Amino acid sequence: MQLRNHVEWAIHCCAILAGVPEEHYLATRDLAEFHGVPKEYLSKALQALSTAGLIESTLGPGGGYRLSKPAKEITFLDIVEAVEGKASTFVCTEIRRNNPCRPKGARESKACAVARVMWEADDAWRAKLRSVRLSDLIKTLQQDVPADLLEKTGKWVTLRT
Amino acid sequence: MQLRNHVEWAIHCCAILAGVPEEHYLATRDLAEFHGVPKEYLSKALQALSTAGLIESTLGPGGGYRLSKPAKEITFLDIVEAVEGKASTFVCTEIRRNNPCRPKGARESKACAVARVMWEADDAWRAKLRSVRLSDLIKTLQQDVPADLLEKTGKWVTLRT
DNA sequence: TCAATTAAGGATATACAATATCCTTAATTG
DNA sequence: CAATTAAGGATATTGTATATCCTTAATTGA
Ligand code: SF4
Ligand code: SF4
Repeated sequence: MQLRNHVEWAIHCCAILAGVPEEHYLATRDLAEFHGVPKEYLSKALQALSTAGLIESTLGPGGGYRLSKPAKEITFLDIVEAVEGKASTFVCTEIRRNNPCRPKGARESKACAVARVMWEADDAWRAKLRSVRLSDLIKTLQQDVPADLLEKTGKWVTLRT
Repeated sequence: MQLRNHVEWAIHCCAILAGVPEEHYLATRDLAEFHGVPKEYLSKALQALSTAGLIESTLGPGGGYRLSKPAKEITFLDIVEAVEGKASTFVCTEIRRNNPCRPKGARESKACAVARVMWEADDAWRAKLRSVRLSDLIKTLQQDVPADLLEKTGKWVTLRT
């Protein structure tokens, strides 16, 4: 079980978009070039973020994307669920219903014990993702990434907005 | 992103095997019939559990599988990792290396901030799975499942060991 | 010893999802 | 009006999950 690489792309794109000046936009072309990924395919991930209301777009020259709310109000979970969906990683196919000893047509009183545990684990994963905000990532990057690279990157982005 | 159904099958099979009398075995055929899943395919999941050392097998008539240690010493994580592998759900493809502002060939001092967050979430998921033992599941089932069905099922299993 | 049984595991087929590209449409800009 | 851009439909390609089949070797009981 592996997350799609859209997740990595989407998080990076949000991090870059967080550095776009107010009232400006950054185009898919530039995000794709920056990350070295295919523009048309990255576009699908950006559309998902847009549909989820995390980023917003405008058309025409100078158009592109920007965050639609402050980085503090966007969590990792928002981004992950935008591109991976909200469905649980564990899907119960109710194989317990096949138990040959069970009277046919019997209703289950509640979700199976197995599924409950798996769903709790899924919740723990989401809770962790929900606890980290895009603004936290930006802070970490400002500590981790060398100052000169950070500055150059900022300029690269500004040049294209 | 979805877990394979081998996970559900494997957990159920372990739960059934926990009810197999000492020194007895239950064959793949019976486990497949009980759960209503294809025998040959279920066999792959059981082989994974066997390779992981959670269950053990013997050949010949009366052969099959049994737990290779007490249910108290088997966690959900053991089972999930046996069939899904231990690799993280998030794979970092290091797209940060493509940053056009970055000097080529530069070494990264540490794992990217994005990957660290995603890995922590993955760890939270695994920690939850590690905290639940097969013996806990058995206890829950004994409360959830009606007594008569539990008894019938126990007999069904015993008959075939 | 022999025939039946069983797990292990290789080979292969099928179905579906992830990845990737292409193209059309409509909105926006200058 | 011409250029630019996101949205999104259509489709191709690749890879993984699902599923089946078959061979081998170990074990059992007759
Ligand atoms: S145990 Fe839970 S998950 Fe597995 S089949 Fe029964 S109900 Fe579905
Ligand atoms: S952010 Fe982390 S995960 Fe994403 S590319 Fe950079 S290193 Fe890889």
